[in-house]
Amino acid sequence: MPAAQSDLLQLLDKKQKNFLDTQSQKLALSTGDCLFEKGDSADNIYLVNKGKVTLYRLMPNGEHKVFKVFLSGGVIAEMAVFMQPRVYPMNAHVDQATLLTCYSYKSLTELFRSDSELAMKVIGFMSNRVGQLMNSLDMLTQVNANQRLVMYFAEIYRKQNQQGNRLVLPSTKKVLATQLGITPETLSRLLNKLKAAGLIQETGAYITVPDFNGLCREVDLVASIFQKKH
Amino acid sequence: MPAAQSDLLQLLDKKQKNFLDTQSQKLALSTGDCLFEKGDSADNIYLVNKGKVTLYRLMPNGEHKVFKVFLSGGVIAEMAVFMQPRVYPMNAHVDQATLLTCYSYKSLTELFRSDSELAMKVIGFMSNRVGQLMNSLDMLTQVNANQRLVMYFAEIYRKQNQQGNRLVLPSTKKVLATQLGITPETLSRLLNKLKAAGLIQETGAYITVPDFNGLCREVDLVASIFQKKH
DNA sequence: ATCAACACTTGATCAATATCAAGGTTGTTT
DNA sequence: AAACAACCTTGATATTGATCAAGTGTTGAT
Repeated sequence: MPAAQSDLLQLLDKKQKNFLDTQSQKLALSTGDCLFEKGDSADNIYLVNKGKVTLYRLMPNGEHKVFKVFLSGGVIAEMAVFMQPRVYPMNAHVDQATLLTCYSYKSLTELFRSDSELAMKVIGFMSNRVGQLMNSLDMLTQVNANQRLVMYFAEIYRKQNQQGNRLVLPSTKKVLATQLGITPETLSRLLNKLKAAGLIQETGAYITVPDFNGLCREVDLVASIFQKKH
Repeated sequence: MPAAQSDLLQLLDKKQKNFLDTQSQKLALSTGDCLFEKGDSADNIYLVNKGKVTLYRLMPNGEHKVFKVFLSGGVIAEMAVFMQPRVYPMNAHVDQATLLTCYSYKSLTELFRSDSELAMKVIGFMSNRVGQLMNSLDMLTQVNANQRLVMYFAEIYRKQNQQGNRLVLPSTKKVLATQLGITPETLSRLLNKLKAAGLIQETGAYITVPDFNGLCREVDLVASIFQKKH
């Protein structure tokens, strides 16, 4: 299958990428550093070369709600730099020693302005992103936690396409829970149900899924079976 | 305050708008007609001149889940025409005699390609839309039905800025409920609570809100007061 | 080595909302 | 007018997931 454009930088051809690289800067951060805060002027897009960056919102009660975790290859703030007002809408901090490439807003717009074909691609890319978000929106309202968990499994399984029906959770379960919009307790219980039903096995951060289709088919059944009350 | 760009067509200047209009077509539909279905090739953006268009998804169980209702002035499918594949992601049908202006994908891209300044504006517009959607996403997970209802009130109150603290529900309560992601029963009960608390009055489709700030402040209080149990 | 912090689990209970069932109201068709 | 269909409401109950509380590793720092 043709690699879907999963980030802005993949829209560029070789020459354009080179141009950007000449204008780019490297940035090294260490554990705990803050990359940017909500409200900061959004002057750069960041490509993660190595390490891990967490994008999150600060909730009124002071909690961090993780929006997304970027690992090597991830592109951060690809939308924020084009928003008006041009500020980051969330906070980003790094959890490990991390190496980033910074591409400036200026160099990007220069590129887009000079090449209308590219600009059209960007417009398409953003429309797609809107479509995805509308789907997510749908999911969060129409789909229960169990289903969301399985969909999450499917997603990262696709990404880290290893042999064996195994996948590895890229973050702690606490973080995973907030990404799924549930509490760690609920996540723990959901995993228990799936394990009890024999649909997955768990060893630390490793999850084995003997039969993905079966899993998808039976999620809801499992949920209901385990609570026969009256 | 400067009118926020709430739709794609507002990014155009006079000349560009005129150009588009020369390429446009009018379309008249009557109650019950289907404007497009999910999967149809997305060849047009539609401006509603008069009437009412409902955008919805067909759920696996056959139910309609209303995504949005467009009234006069609304712009439909402003994202879909730029997506890849270029198909409408939902269904649209009209509930009343409706008059539309159709702007073709072709004429829009022609315009964008010829004016890189406009293309940049479009990119900004779409980024903003992404930001809004991310906020909605947040809301739906962080905010309860009561709060969503009040936010909905605030939104349509702003839109139909009449004198008097009155607003009119633009659709049946059933449709409103699906837009809020709740059942009609729950909506009915929420309205009861707000009425009982004296925060709103209801007469048919008319809602009166004596004190909007008060309403916003007290939503959650109301919710909790009314269920003192033990 | 010990203590503190953190991740994870488990159980009990609670709150929000859905679901099911039954009426009432209204508007439309025959 | 009678019959019907939608919409809306109300009550009883069920389900989902959150919250609170307690306990078990595990890790990391003094």
